[in-house]
Amino acid sequence: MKEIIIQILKKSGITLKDSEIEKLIEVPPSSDFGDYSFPCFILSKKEKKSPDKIAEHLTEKIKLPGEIEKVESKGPYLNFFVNKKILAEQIIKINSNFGKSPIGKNKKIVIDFSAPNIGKPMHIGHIRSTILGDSLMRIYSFLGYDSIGVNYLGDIGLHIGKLIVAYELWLDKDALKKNPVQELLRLYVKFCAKEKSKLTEGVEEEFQDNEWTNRAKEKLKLLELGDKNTEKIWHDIRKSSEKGFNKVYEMLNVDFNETVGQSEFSEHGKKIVTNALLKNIARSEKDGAVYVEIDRQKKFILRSNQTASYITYDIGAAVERYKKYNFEKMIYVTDFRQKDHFDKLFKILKLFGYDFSDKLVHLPFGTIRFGKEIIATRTGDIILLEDVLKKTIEKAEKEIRKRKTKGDAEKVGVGAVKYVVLKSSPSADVQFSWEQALNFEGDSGPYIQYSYARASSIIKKAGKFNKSKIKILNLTPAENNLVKKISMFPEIVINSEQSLNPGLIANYSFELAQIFNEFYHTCPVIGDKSEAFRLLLVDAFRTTIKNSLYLLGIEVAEEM
RNA sequence: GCCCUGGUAGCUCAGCCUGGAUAGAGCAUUAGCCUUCUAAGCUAAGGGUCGCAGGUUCAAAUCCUGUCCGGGGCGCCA
Repeated sequence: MKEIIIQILKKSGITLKDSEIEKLIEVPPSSDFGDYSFPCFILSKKEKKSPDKIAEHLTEKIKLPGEIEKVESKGPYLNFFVNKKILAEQIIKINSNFGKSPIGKNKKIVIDFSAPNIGKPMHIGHIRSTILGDSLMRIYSFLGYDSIGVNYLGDIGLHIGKLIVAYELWLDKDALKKNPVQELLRLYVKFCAKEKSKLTEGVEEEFQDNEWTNRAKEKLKLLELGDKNTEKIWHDIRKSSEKGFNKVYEMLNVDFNETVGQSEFSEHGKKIVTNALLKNIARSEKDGAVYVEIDRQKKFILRSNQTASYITYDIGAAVERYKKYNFEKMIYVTDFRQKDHFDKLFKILKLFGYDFSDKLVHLPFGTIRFGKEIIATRTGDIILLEDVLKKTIEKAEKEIRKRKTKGDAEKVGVGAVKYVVLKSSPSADVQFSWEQALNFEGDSGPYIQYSYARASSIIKKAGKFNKSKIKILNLTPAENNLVKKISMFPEIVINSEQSLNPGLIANYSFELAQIFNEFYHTCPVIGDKSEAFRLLLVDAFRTTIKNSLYLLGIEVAEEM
C-alpha cells in the first residue's frame, strides 16, 4: 500500500527520492486523519512555501488510483484514505500461511537458549531464556529459516562438586525417584547451609579455603580425572535433572534440536587455546594461566591448573557448532549480566581468525523480579517454574468451572505465563507478581485466547454458508479497523525478527484482539445482511490471531 | 574509577532504533451495558513537569551533552 502512495506522490511532481518519501510516510495518530500521511515540512523548506499551502496544492494535483479512496490536506499533512473494500477483498482471502515469507530460505539460524544448570531446579529466572528462545525459533521458522535450537546444559562447575559431596553424604534414594527436582534441591541447600558458616567473607568462591568448599573442589577434580565412581554420580545427577527439565519443557511445549553438556567442549576449547598460544596470539603467565588481551585488558582463557573455564568451553562450543551447522547467524539468549562475557567471546574468536564470529549475536534480557525478593537457589528461596505453571493452570480451571464451558485449562494457564514474559521488550526487567500472572483480564494471554474462542463460536454457530455470494457493502468503522489491523500482521512479524523482539507480536495480538472485541460488540454477524462477508472477516481474524499466538508459543482453543 | 542498562499515570508497561498532529494501553478507582453470535467482554470518566538541566531542529518522550536516582558488569565463578 505504501508503494502505491509513493508512486502517487512521485507523479505529482515531488522532487524527492523514493526512499526519502518512504521514510516520511507515517501512520496518523487517529484513523479520522486517514490511513497514511505525508508531512510537508521538508518540501516547505525546499520550495520556501508554507507546508499548509503545499499540502493543499498537492491535494488538487494528485490523481487517485482505485486503491486510494480520497486524499485530504489537514494543516501541513497530506492524508490518504485507503479504499477498504479493496483491502477487505484481499483480507478475506488469506489462509493459514498468512504472514509467512520465504526470506529465510536456505539459511540456518542457531539459537542457544534455556541452558539450565544441572542439579538446580528451573525457577522463575529461567523462564525468560526458555520462552524467548522458543518464540524466536518459531518466528525464524515462520519466515522460512531453518532454525536449530540448542540447549547448552551447565553440567560442570563448582556447584556440581558441591552436589556430588551432598549426594554421597545425604541422598535419599526414594525421594530422588519420587521427585528428583526436590531432592536435588534439598541436597544443594543442605550443602550450602553447612558451607555457609565456614565461608570467609569477601573472598571469591574459587579461593575459599575451608573444609566444605575444598571437598567440593576435590570432587570436581576427581570428575575431571575421570574417576569412575564420581562420574557415575554425575551421570545420575544429570539424568535426574533432565527428568525435571523435560517435565517443564513438556508443559511449556518447548523443543530443542540438540541438548548438549557444556563439559563436552572442554577438549575442543583447550586445543584452540593451545593453538593460539603456539601462534603467539595468546600468552601465558608464569603460573601457567593463559590469557589474551582484549580492550587492553587481560582475559583469562585457561586456568593456572590447566582446566577450562567458562569461556574456554564457549570457544570450543562455538567453533564446533559452526563446523556442524554452517549457520547464517547464531543467537545466544541469556541474562544481560553476561553481556561482557559474550562481547569478549566474539572478540576472542575474531582474534583467533574465526571470521564467523561476525555471525554471532548476544540477545541479553533483563531480570525477572518477584516483589523485592531476590531469588537465591543456595538458600532454597525460589519460585519453581513448575509451581508457577501449576498455579496458573489451577486458576484457569476455576474460571472454566465458573463458566461451565469446555476450555482447556492448560492452554490458558501456560498462555497466561508466556504472555506476561513476552510482552515486555527483552532488554527491560520484568516485574513478576502473582497478581499479574493470575490476571486473565485486559492485557493478558487469556484475553486474546478468549477473543479467538468468541470468533470460533460464531463460525461454529453459522455452519456452512455460500462463499460465492459475497458482496462487500460499505464498511462500518469497526470493520474498517479490523481489516486494517489484520493487514498489518506480515510487517509486524518481520519487524519482530529484525529487532529480535517477540514483544512486538505480543502487543500486536492484544491490539488485534481489542479491535475484534469492539467489532464483536458493534457488528452482529449471524442474520446480518453482511453475514457472509463478516463470517469471512471473522475467520480471517481467527487465522491471524492463531498465527501470531503460535509465534509466541501460545495455543488457541476453540472454546473457553 | 571505567563500561553497560533502566527512569513515561497510584501500579505494570508500550512508544525511543527511523524526531512530526491532542503522549497510548492494561490493572486499580468511579459510572453505565447481559431477552441478541461466550460479560475472561464493551462504553465512559478521573489520573502525566515523559527523572532534571542545557543543546540541535520549523518540530524533541524520541537525537546530542551534562547531571541525579535505581539495577548490573569490571584480569583464571558460570
